[in-house]
Amino acid sequence: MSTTGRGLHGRVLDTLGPEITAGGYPPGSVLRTDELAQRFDVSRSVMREVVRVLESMHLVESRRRVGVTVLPACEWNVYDPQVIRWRLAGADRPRQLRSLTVLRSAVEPVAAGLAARNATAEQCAELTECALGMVAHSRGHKLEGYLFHDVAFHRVILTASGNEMFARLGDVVAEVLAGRTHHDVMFEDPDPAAVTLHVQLAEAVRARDAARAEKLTREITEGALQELDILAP
Amino acid sequence: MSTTGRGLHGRVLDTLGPEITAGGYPPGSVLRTDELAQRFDVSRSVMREVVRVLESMHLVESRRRVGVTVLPACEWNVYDPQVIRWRLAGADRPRQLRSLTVLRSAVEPVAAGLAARNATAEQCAELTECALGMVAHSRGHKLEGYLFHDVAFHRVILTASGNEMFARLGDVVAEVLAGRTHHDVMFEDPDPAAVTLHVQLAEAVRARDAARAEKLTREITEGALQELDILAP
DNA sequence: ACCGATAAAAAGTCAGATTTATTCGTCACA
DNA sequence: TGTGACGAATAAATCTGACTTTTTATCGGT
Repeated sequence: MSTTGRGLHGRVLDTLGPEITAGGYPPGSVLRTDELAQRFDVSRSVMREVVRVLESMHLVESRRRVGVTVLPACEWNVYDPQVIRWRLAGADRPRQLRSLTVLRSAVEPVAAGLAARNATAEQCAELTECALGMVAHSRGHKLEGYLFHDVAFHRVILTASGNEMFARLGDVVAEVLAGRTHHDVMFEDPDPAAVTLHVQLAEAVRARDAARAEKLTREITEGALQELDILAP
Repeated sequence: MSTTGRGLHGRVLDTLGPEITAGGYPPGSVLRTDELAQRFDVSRSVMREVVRVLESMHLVESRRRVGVTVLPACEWNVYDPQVIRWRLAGADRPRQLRSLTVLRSAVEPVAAGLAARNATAEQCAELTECALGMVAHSRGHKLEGYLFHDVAFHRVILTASGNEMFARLGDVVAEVLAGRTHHDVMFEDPDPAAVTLHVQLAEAVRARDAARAEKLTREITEGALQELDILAP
C-alpha cells in the first residue's frame, strides 16, 4: 500500500517523516545524524539519504557544525504526496482535510470546464460508466463500491482537462474522498443529490457544455465544503 | 538564487535534475549509479543521495539488479518547486508556463474570495501598498519595479486566504510572473486595465467584499490566459 | 571591551568490503 | 517442445571507518 516500503531507507523515512509532520519536533529543533542512525540502528549512509529526502521536502535543513534543523510547517512542501499522506495519517488530519477540500473547490470546477472541451470519446465513456457505478452503489450501504467509482470519476475529470497540474491532483482527491468515507462523516448512504450531479456532469462533458460542467462541479464541491462545515464563499 | 547550490550533492542534482526534466533521457532509460558517479566525479555515496532525492520527486525509480530507471513525465511531482524551476529553465518552458497559468486562474479567484474574509488589517495595508507600487511603476519602462510589487501583491492574497495549500503557491506565481516579464511578452508597459484591477481588488478585500474580490481576480487571471493565447473557459 | 587566533563539533566526502535481491541462462524432467 | 527449478552473474543496497571541510564558540592578548 505504501510507496516507500521498499528498502531500509524507506522504512526509516516512514517513521521519521510522520514524526516531523505530526509536530513531534518543534520548529528549530536540531537532530544529529549520528544519533538518528543509532536510534534506527542503521548506518550513517542510510541516515544521510533519509535526511537528504526530508531536506528536499523542506521538512528539515542540514547545516554543518549545527545539525539537522526541523523547519516550521509553513516551509514544508505540502503538495508532496508523501507529505500529504503523512499529515493525513497524523493528528491534524481534520485541518489537512479542510485545506485539501478548499483546494478541490477551486481546481475541480475549472478542470471540469476544460474536460468538457478536451475529453476524448473514450474518456466520456469512462465518465458515464463511473457515474452509473455510483448510482448502482448509492443505496444499501455499498460505501466501498461507491467510493471506488467516485474516485475514478474525479480522476477522469482531472486527467481529461488536459492540464498536467490538474491531473496530478488525482491522488489528492482520492485521499480526500477516501478519508471522508472511512473516518469522518457519511455513515449512511451518500446524498442522492450528489449522485444526480455526477450523472449530469458526465452528460455535460459529453455534450461539450463547458459552462454547465463547471457550474455542476461547483455545486458538487460546495457540497463537500458544507459537509466539513466550511462557509461557502 | 538557487536553493540547492550548497554542497557537492546539490551541484550534481542541479545538473542531473534538469537533464531529466528536459527529457534528455526517454522514459524507461536506465542509468547506473556507478557510471553516474564516475561521470560527475563524485563518490557513490553522494550519487546515491542524489538518486534518492530524484526518487522522492518521482523522476526516477531505483531497483536492484536493473539500475536507475527514468520515469515518464506523467509520474513526476510537478508541484515540487525544484521540479518547477528545472522545467521552467528547460525547453518546454512555454507549455509549463501555460499549465501554471491555468492553475493560477483556478486558484487565485477562490483565494482572493477567502482573503476578503480572512485578511488582517496589516495584510490589507500591504495589499494597497503593493497596488500603489504597481501604479507608480506602471509607466516608463520600470518593469522590474512593477514585477516586484506584482509578485508581492499576489503573495499577500494567497497568504491572506488562510489556506496553507494556496499560500504555498506563492513561489509558483512568482515564477510565472517573472517568466512573463523576462522572457515572453510584455516588452512595453503593463496593461493599464490590469493595474486598475489590482487597485480595485485591494479595495474589495479591505471592504470585505468576497464576491467582488473573486470576480476581479477572475478578470486578472483571464487577462493572463489571453496573453498566452489560451482560450478563456 | 573588542578582536583575532585556535580548537572542537558535526556534517560532508570518500573508498573498500560485504550483503541481498533480481534477472537470465542452463539443464533436467514431463 | 515446453515448463520449471536451480545456479551464476550482476548491480544496487548496506555497512564501516577514516579523512576533510566548514562553521561556531571559546580563549587569550591588546
